[in-house]
Amino acid sequence: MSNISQEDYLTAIYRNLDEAGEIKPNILASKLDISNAAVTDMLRKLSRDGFVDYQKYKSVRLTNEGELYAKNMLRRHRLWEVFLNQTLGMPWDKIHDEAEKLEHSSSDELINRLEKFLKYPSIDPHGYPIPDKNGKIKKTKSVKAITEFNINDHLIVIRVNDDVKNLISYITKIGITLGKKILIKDKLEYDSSIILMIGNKEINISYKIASNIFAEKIKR
Amino acid sequence: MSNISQEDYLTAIYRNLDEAGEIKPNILASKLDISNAAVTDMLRKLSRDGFVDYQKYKSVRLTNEGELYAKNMLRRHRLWEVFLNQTLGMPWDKIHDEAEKLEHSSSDELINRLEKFLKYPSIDPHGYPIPDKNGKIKKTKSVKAITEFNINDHLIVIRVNDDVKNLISYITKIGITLGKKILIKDKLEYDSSIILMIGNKEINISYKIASNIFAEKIKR
DNA sequence: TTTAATTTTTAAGCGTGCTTAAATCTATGG
DNA sequence: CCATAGATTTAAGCACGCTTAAAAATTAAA
Ligand SMILES: [Mn+2]
Ligand SMILES: [Mn+2]
Ligand SMILES: [Mn+2]
Ligand SMILES: [Mn+2]
Repeated sequence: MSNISQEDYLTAIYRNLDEAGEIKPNILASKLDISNAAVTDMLRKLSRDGFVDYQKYKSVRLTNEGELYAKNMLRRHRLWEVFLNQTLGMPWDKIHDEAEKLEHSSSDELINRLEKFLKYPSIDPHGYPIPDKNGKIKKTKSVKAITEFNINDHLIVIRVNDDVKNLISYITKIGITLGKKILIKDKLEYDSSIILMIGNKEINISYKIASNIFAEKIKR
Repeated sequence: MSNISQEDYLTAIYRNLDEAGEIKPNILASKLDISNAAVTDMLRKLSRDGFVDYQKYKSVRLTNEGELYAKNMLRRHRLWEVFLNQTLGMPWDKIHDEAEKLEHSSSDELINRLEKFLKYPSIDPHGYPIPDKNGKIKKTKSVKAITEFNINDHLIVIRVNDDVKNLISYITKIGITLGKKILIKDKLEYDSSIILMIGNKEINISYKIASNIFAEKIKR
């Protein structure tokens, strides 16, 4: 394919499929931050090229080929993130944007060599699993957004959505990283925000932010 | 700038300036393998953006800004080549095409970190010098194309042009690498080709190829 | 079920980077 | 110095990926 935009569309589609494995052009447009009209346009091209199943006014699904392509893009993206963070020491809130470009500029051979050099990591620096060269993704711990836990639950942060502008910079500032232990102190009714104990600090985060931080319950 | 084509134009211009520091649109078109018309078009844009000095029907020169930009692109390109070859073990005849893409997808910060990781290499795997972050290029040994030496000269290969399609694959096949010692056995009049001793083999290479292999004379 | 709101598509337009064909300029050599 | 070959530019056109505005289809609400 060799096309930056198309590749980003496929990844965005894959990452935002609903429970039925579909996505509305609508959603896609807002995730990609472009107009609905542009999405319609591109969907016709992606359909023509066999990457999506698409009919006017209907939701979109990926074909097998489209899904494989999307997973390969995630593989490239996440391996680059590991490299940038682990090998080059670039901070975890800067690597996503960088990988967003590199993912389109690397052959499979390069990626396979990179994977070997990195010793076959299974997750990226934000906690997302890295597909293998056949598109297979290791089963991961079942995590839930921290909005779904209860008051007084002790949690350990397992994953953070890397796809939301400035989110990672923000949560870094309030002291959250992967593996951090936090406590749900309170859940406010009127705006659905959540009060967390992080270290010895109480911090109020919005529902929106909380829904992009994924964790696991721990004993204490 | 953030533009693949424009970046490749600047690099191509820089690499092919004549003794007067200029280049004809003509030459540029053939180096980039596109039409003269396309070059005219782009020169207007590069001029508008302050990267080249250009007037209709005249040769082109780089502005200071254009030259700096071009050298930064070479820096990116060559550091990636070192990484690909040295760190990932990718063969030296495959790294150029790969770097040709990566060079457009990496921030200065990434490149600076990469340079540090690679321990500040001074030449790339084809023998070209790597500009530092200020665009400064270390003086290199004065090399000449092997067409310029004489019969019975013993040479050591210092640099190979990485910009000629398939050249490196070819010379690899006949046993030439950086540091290889070769002997000029004969120079044929009628087609200007050159007969080399490489190891214990006699090999005839065309003038065209010979003019892209650079070497230094050695005692024996 | 009829209307209103929302989503989606169509239409027209724009910048980029390329093409080929035609026009025009420049350099050269007789 | 003038004809002509070669280099360069102009013109028209195309695919891409986006935009805004308008039209059409779908969905939700009353
Ligand atoms: Mn990411
Ligand atoms: Mn991307
Ligand atoms: Mn190269
Ligand atoms: Mn390039």
